[in-house]
Amino acid sequence: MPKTNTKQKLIDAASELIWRNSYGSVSVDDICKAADVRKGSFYHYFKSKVDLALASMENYYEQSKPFFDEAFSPTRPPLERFERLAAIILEKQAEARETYGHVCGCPFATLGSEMAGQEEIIREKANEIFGRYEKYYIQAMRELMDEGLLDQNIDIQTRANKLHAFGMGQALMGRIQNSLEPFKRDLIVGWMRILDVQYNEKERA
Amino acid sequence: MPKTNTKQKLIDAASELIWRNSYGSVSVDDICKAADVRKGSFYHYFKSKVDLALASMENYYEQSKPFFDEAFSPTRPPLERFERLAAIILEKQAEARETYGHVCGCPFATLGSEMAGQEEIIREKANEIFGRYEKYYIQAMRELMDEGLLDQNIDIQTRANKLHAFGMGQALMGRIQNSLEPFKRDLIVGWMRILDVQYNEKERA
DNA sequence: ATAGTATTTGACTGACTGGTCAACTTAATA
DNA sequence: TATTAAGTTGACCAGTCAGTCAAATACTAT
Repeated sequence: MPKTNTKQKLIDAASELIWRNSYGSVSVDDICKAADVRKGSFYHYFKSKVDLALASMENYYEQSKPFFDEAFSPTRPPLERFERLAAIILEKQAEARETYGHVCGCPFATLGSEMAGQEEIIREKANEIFGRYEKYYIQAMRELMDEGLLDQNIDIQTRANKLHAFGMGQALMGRIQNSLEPFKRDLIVGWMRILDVQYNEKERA
Repeated sequence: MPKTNTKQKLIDAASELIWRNSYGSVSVDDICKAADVRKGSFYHYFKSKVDLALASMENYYEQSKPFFDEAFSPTRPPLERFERLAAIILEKQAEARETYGHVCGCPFATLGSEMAGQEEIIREKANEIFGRYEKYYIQAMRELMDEGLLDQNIDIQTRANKLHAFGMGQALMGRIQNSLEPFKRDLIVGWMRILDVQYNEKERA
């Protein structure tokens, strides 16, 4: 039980600012100002700006986790889990657009891509978190196999990589097009095509 | 015919530095130093750092164009064009890793994603260039349809969006994983699955 | 109350930021 | 040779950068 919420205020402010803008364009002063915290306190809780960025990433993940857990609940048929996830992502992106004025995409992708060439530790963190998300896909695919809906001979990890890469690609396109379109029909339809399962919901695109 | 190559030296230096690192982490001074050009000359040719970034993007595109033209030559069967493009991309990424020490991904994706929230003009430029690349996919798909290899009822533009998003996703993963793996089998196999054509070359993944 | 610890503050550093500018050199033209 | 324009230079700006630190304050346990 923390005595104060200064640390969390800094993490929240940084998460927001970095997701909207970028790591490089947000200064420690900006973050402190947004969090209404003085510079000295920043360096009491974090040893560097990079250190705070790492904490922000973990914070993003923890905020997203309940939604993944709900979407991929064992009570839900595996294919529907992907549909549910796509719906949640669309909703979150729409919220961000409303709040921040533009579509923000995936924070791990944006930050990870920006910093990959300079801060190995951020690149690794993004990579590691991506691995956590892939576990959801893997579990769902296992169940699809058990139900005979998915070819038994495929390599599940490789297939999960593709599902994830496609999702990240759509998130990237959402940010760069400043549009929610990639999150609408494209995301779920693409996932189904990569999974290589029958998917006749509504139309084919 | 320009009298000097100062402008191009600046563009080349900026392209390299920004691709390896990021827009935010590269200063005008860094670029000038790398190009062996003084600051005043920089602002003789470019009205701002953003202006140079835009010129760099156009430069990236022009460098890539001959490779796309070759891969998507009408003399090549349409499906093979994708295979050829995947091979070229792998080769270029391997070169970059050798030269710069790490996998760099797609310059438009990295720069576009980083700056999307701050510099509308860079976001738009990335978006516009993406549109140019999609034309290659669209043309190839038209021919696939003519040859009866692709379902006639699909929306080609939507399908091209998905192909492109998947490619960008793999490029992003390459950068974040600092690995060439996403460019190897995953890229072409994923494209074929999204296209929804028969593709039995070697194994299924 | 007191001692000790955790937290907060804001002034400070020195390097660096993107950008400006007036003076200078070079090359082409008339 | 004189004129003009294009290109180049390096000093210079005001502001910002990430990070430091000693002192002040608040909290906790005795």
